[in-house]
Amino acid sequence: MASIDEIAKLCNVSKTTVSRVLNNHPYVSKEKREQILKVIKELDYTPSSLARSLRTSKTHTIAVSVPSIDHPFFAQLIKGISHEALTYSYKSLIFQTFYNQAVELELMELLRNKEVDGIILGALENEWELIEPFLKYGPILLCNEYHPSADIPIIGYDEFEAASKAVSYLIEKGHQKIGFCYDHSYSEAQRQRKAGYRKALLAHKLPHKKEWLFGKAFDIEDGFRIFNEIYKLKEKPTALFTGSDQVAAGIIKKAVSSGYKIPEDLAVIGYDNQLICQVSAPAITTIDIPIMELGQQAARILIQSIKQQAELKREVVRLATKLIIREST
Amino acid sequence: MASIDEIAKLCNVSKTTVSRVLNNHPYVSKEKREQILKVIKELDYTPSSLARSLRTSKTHTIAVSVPSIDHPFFAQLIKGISHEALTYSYKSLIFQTFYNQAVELELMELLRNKEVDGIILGALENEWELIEPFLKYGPILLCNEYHPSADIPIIGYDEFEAASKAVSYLIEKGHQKIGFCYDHSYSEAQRQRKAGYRKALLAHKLPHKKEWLFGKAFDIEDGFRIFNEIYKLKEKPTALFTGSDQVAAGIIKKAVSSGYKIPEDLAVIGYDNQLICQVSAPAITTIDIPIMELGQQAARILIQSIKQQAELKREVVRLATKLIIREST
DNA sequence: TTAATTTCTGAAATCGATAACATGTCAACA
DNA sequence: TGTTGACATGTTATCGATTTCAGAAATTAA
Repeated sequence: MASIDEIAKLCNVSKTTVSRVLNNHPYVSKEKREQILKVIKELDYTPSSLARSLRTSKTHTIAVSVPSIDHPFFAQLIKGISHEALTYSYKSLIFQTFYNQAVELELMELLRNKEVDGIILGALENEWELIEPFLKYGPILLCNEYHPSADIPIIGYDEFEAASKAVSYLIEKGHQKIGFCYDHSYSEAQRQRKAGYRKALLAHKLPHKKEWLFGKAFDIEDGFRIFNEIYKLKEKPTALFTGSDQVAAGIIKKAVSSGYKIPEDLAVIGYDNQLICQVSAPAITTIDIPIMELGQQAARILIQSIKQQAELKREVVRLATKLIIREST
Repeated sequence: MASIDEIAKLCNVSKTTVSRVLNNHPYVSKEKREQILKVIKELDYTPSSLARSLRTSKTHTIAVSVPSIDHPFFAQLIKGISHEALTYSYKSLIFQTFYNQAVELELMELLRNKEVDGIILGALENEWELIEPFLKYGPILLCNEYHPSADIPIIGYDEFEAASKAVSYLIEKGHQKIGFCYDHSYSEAQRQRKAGYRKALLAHKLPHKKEWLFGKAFDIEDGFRIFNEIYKLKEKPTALFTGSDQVAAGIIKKAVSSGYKIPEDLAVIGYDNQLICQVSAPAITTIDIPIMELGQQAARILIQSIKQQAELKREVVRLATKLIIREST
């Protein structure tokens, strides 16, 4: 590859002048500018961004961490981020932590080492106290994660409102015995969701029984298991807010093959509005989360702060969710 | 961030010596080595990989291009690649082309500019002739794509065998009227698949009718449409090889709600063994593709060639697929 | 004891760019 | 006519590492 020196030599100018042309600085005579541009084009020269980054300590790259790309939610989140970043001519480096704390810290090193200009955390593996010191090396923000005190932007959606909206809808439909599925992460998100569920029940003075709470609800298999648990209950819920499309799909599949009629015998609401909602028979009522927008907002805020060299402050953005009504309720 | 000079100064040695320690060179006295290591640890110093890359023109990064991450197949492929790369301490830069040729060429520029050490193309947007010139800047390989003459490794699976296996199974089950769905890309993959379908039919002297070929088969909606087309046919196929789980799911969904019994009235085989096969009711018989292995092999071959600075030669790897039998056949 | 190696160390060049600073024109203006 | 400022260009330092080369010290061989 040609370097800036070669271009300079060929044009009989100093590399400073070439650099000026490259960066659209004023004070370069028309003739030289044109000649230099011509030679650049002829040699198909492109400046080394490695050298540039080293000198300017700007990389035009943001890093995004997710547990694993292999999950439709995160895949879409990344799509939103990358797409938005691209419109600002920023590259995005995708980092899968595979739920590994050490990998997340490696990512932080990239920031310290100026290999990326900023970081979007799509998940938080380590304690915030371990992440926080890296803030002095560049902007970090949380997307789809929450922390009660971290002094950075937090882009998410209103889990509380989403959950209470879903449960209220079930109540409107006449249900009085409503169950709830949750995973076992002690995340703020889970707490909010549960609080929303509670609030809706309380508002209508409905009971919430311990037996109607189902833990470890992640995937389809969990759905199978949970249906079996329900099946054995003496007093069964007539409706379920599952907090996951996959769990909902599993429950429905098993219920149907056990002779249940959905939604007559059991109404089920998912979460995320993933593809499988449409495939499931009956199709699943769910909460639609504006995932792409989530990613786009996060990317936009981060990149803007990078460009303006403005420090990021705490700022909690909550995008609106939507209840998508289908056949399972 | 501390730099190598600071470490050198603190230890009263030249940075050359520090560099030697960093790179495990011999000929550094025990005392100095230990002292330097101690100071490095105290300052929590890590060398700038930007500077390193600039000097050595090695980045320890491979780039992966896919059309969009937002597709379970590619998401898994990337997972396989990234995971394998990680075991070699290589980073992977994921590049979504969004089906855009220019973006793919930008990726090639990264190789020319020595921002990455090699490239895995998970899709091919441009003509090979446009890509080929970049081979002189570093190794490139094709994964899940095929080109009849490109002189690089091609990691894929045997589409021909997979298709003929699927169709043969339908024949074994007694079907004589078997349809086929395809998308409209004129890719080698599609050709192979169709050829496999044909071969199985011919081997059993079964007819293949034009009316049983259904084009533009990508997603669930296409499945809906295709079922409608089938429904209108005078002579209907009794089985379908769809070439896509999503299409299969769409067809099944529509068929069931139209009163069809699956597989009695219509047997359906998907392709990819995605999650939705299990959610669909009935669950979908499909072809399982070792996606993770595909990615792992690709990463391994690429990284090894980078490490050994060996040029890559044409080499067509075809991993085995598996027929997963479920309820839809 | 001298010559030849091996071990250890550092100065300076290099990778490819940008930034700071210096200098030289040339026109406008008092 | 001398001063000022806009324009145009180049020299040198710098980012943070590795590499080349050269020389000194210690060890071994003759």
